[in-house]
Amino acid sequence: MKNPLGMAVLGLLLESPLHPHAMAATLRDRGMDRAFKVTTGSLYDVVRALVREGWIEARETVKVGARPERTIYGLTAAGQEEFTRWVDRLVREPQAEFPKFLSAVSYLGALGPAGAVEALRERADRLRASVEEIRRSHAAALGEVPRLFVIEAEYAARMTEAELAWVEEVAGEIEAGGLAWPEEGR
Amino acid sequence: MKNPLGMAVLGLLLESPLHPHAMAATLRDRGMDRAFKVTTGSLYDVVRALVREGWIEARETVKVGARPERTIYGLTAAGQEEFTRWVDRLVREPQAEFPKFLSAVSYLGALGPAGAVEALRERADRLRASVEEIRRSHAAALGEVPRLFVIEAEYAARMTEAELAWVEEVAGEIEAGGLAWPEEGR
DNA sequence: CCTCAAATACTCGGATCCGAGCGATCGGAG
DNA sequence: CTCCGATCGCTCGGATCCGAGTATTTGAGG
Repeated sequence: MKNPLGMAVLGLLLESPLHPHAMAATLRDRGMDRAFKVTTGSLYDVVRALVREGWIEARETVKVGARPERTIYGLTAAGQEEFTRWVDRLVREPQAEFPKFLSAVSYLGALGPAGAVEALRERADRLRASVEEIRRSHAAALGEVPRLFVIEAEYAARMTEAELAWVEEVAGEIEAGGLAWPEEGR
Repeated sequence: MKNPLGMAVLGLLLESPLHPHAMAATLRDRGMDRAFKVTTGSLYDVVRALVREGWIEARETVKVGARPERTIYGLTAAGQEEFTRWVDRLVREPQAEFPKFLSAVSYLGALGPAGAVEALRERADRLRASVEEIRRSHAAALGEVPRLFVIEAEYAARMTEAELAWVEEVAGEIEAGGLAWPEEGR
């Protein structure tokens, strides 16, 4: 069980038992799908895995009309503990991650000076838009819930801004000739 | 073909044809395994996928001693084009990514004020170490190759520093009571 | 009252990921 | 010359991921 979506599920069930579809719906409508990749397929796999580990359990299966049955899952005691341990571990220990942009930057040379500047500038535009979007929805959310519950937006905004600053700086440096372009692509 | 490792392979083959094991070795020894997740299993899958797409092709299979055959792959013309397009796209278009820390921060509340501060401080320590490590190896590399070829380390360092700053700031705010802890975990 | 888009709720199978092996061979210590 | 650990080079299969598809139901608009 590595998938953080599992953590999200535990977190939700802490409040009240739910069936998978409701989990997805809640997650999305709280905007948590910006922090967790929630796809239906994975969700059902994750739920099955959580059951296997004994962290959640089926509470009842209801049938409303002629729709497929809904199986409602609730947290076990072990699941509650696991949730806290999980959050704690992910906060404490930085994981080696491999953002795609990091990979791309490793081969920035391939674009040539002009191409690199152009691509970087376009990224910068998109990042700017993205920061604004984050700020906007964060501000909106602050009307509804305590700041602690939407603190991740502040983190996302900060990180995006940091990237934006770096991208603009490098684009500038290339244009100014401050970042030399060797002949041979490595 | 989504895996950035595919891009790394194309990038390597731009220099000279190689067999998979040599690709992994080269990648690791240039320290590119900090930007690409290189695991043997995936590598062979990725190579197969690149062949399927017609971006690389088997050039020859050599047998040295009684060891397993080595199949040497080289870039096709299509592969060269694809490489540039790939880098360009990843630079231009920010991808929605889901760093584990972002997920964890979404549930920071679960740790309680004291627990959160403690965990954040530990993360801060590790991040500091990580920045130093990046800087150190970047400085070392600068003796060997042009700056453009190790620019990704500058990006990594900046992003790690940004995270570090945020983590310390939030820990400080919690301690100072500037970030309220509602009763009920959401 | 009818239609059609949206929401409800999940399944399925192909694609991908990736660590644990496996069977060599090489290099150096004794 | 012989043993052993490191390196070479790859395969395999289980786990996971996830989008597309399925089948129903509700609700708003005409």
